[in-house]
Amino acid sequence: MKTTIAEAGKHTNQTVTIGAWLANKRSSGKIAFLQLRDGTGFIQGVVVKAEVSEKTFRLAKELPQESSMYVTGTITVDERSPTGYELAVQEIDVIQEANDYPITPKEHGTEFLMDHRHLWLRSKKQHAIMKIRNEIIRSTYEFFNNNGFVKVDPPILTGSSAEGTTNLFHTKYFDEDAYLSQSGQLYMEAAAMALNKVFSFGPTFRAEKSKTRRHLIEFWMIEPEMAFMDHEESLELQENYVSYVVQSVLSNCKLELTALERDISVLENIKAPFPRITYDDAITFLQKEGYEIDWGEDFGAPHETAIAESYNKPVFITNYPKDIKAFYMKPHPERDDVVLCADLIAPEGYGEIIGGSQRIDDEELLKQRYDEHQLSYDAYQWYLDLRKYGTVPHSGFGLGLERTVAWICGIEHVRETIPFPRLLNRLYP
RNA sequence: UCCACAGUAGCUCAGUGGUAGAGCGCUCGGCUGUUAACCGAGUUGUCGUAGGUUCGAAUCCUACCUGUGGAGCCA
Repeated sequence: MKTTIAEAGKHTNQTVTIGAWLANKRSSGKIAFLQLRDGTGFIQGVVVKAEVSEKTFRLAKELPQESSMYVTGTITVDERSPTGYELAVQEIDVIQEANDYPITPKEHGTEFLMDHRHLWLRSKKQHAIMKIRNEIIRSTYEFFNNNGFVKVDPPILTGSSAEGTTNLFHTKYFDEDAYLSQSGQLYMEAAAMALNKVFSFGPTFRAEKSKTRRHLIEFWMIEPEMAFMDHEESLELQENYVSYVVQSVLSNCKLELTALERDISVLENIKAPFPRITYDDAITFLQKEGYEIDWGEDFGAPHETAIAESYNKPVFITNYPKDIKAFYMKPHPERDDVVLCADLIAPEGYGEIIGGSQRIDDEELLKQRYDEHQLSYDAYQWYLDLRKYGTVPHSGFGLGLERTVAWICGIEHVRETIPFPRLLNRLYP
């Protein structure tokens, strides 16, 4: 019977056939241990010389790393196995003998591994990261579907930028200029006016010369937008959403978190509500800590880390100065110099994972912002229309998937959280 | 774009002015419970590129290329 390693536990003491690759092996004169992987998991195949044909034992001793095969054997329960099961091998049917696999079980540098990213994905740690990434995506869809959201897909090719500040990837749209999307937000606002609560999940492109552990040129964002929802309600939604995702990973990815040696107690604590600190208080706090920063300046990575280290949960920093935030954010009702917005900073120095705000819903104020930011009325007339025809209070936010994966997995650099990262100096593989 | 560091065997690195090295991988042999298995033998070089200093350069100097970490910007 054909099965997979993930299903092995349902077939104890049965003879099964598994299509697998040889991740590693160890052998002595009369016994061989095959570290087998099939993409669903890892299992050790035990080949005893006295119990198999001469040919099978010779294969077990000699097959090179990453050779592909069908292995037939009996699933046994064994305390010595990390997964609880082993495969007592009876027969090996080789599909291909793989010679000179570049990634050996020893150490490798980042450049070498990234050049071999197409093969690196097979390794245990990378496999675990991809499974957790998938669980974050899966639980995101589940959370928003359970809460009455409709998934809407904004365009990727756009005629103009949302915020005008960051560098966009330029391309051609037949004879016209076009740009790759850096945010679907403005379109999601239009969608919220049609469908009430909506969310998007798609790629985002930033032609920034950023070269840090938190930056990718191409990354994925989840962007919810909610009609009739104010800033405070949006914050509650955000903390409930992040908590839901973390708890889903804890429930469904135990083996993967173990493979990554993640400190689970830190994640177990991630439950709503999350602490909040205003921008004003954050500046005061940083100045007390000895940082040279004045009111009106944006935070750098060291500042964010210093604030995050004061908490063991993600922390919202709210009400930033108007001048350092996007044009569409609604001013604070009692203060004209700050806006109703919040960034969610992950613990352990992973930085900002969410940026969100209540949006301006007044047509005249938005026009004023267009003038201040020199935005084109031609290109953004449709966005003004949303305020002209039945405007409502609405809020939304964007969550960066890769930073969230990096934080939950506890890995240093976002480049390992996406299958094929696009980095400043890397477009291949 | 700026700052710092690095580039030596297939991989990870040592060598800092005087014969190019180690571990891993790979090849051969040994080993009945291995966990990056272990033990023995063998194998591996345009020292990033170009120029310069020197009797002599992997080593010192200059430029460039590539990479890494960070800054700015942001998710």
